[in-house]
Amino acid sequence: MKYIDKLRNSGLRPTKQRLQICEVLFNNEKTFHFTINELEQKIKDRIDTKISLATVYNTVHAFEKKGYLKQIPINSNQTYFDTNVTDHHHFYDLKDQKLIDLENSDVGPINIKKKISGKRIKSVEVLVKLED
Amino acid sequence: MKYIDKLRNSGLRPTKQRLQICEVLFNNEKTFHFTINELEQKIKDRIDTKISLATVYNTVHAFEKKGYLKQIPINSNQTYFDTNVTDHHHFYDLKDQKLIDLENSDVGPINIKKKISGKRIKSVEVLVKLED
DNA sequence: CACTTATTTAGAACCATTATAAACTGGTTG
DNA sequence: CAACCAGTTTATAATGGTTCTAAATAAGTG
Ligand SMILES: [Mn+2]
Ligand SMILES: [Mn+2]
Ligand SMILES: [Zn+2]
Ligand SMILES: [Zn+2]
Repeated sequence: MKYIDKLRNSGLRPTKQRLQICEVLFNNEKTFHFTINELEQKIKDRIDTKISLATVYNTVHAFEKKGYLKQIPINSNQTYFDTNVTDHHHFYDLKDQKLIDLENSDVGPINIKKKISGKRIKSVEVLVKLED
Repeated sequence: MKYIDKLRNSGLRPTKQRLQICEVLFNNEKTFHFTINELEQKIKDRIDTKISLATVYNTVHAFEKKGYLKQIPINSNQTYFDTNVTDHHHFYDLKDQKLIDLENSDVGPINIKKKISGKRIKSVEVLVKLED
């Protein structure tokens, strides 16, 4: 199976439920952004199964820890995740509450001049808020 | 009083409690970042009064709406606010969970090349995550 | 003062997320 | 095969930040 490596590498056994979550997360033409609730809905639609919320949270968090999913920093009551784990940025449409990818090439190179001693830069993320 | 304009302009009458919140928020040498809980603690320390949580939330949100405070987009279980309302960016120290200002001059100019038709850019915010 | 409207407050409600603990699974071993 | 076992799933409860509510209080007006 194609998802077994991802699961094993994340410290998870390839169970039926986890493989179904992988199916919804990774078997797509395009990457996408989601909240846990939206993912739960997608699972219900795509697979004809209900997977408990705890399992969804656990799996998503394990993938995030290993870098197979990214969390998107945004002010919302729900946490947003991204299946696009390349370095990239986001538009956030304030009215529709929708995220849109901004490729690195859509944003000029970002050069952080300030240094904090003893700390390394782990990531640089740009959020561009949009209004009408 | 020096805060009456800010309050009136935010649609709020200058009451004792609100003036005390202003004192803590705006009567400082430096700007700072805070969560609602941290602000509540600061109020208890600085003024010898307890102001109800509902009043703190209401006042902070009214100021944020008018641009006297900013929300900082970050993944945390609590909302972070900033008394620095100029255009600027942030380091986020993942270990200490502390925010550090990055002035616009500390970050090269950011040129967003992609356009979304019918939408205007409201803000561009950079979050730089730091690890040890 | 009498009257009206805004504000404050404690506590309840809300809800995303996390924790718990009992039932289940599938492999391993004697 | 049966007993065992560690990991997993699940329903449900607990947590905690935020928002709502409704009663008490304060402030503004004539
Ligand atoms: Mn999380
Ligand atoms: Mn808010
Ligand atoms: Zn994305
Ligand atoms: Zn700041």
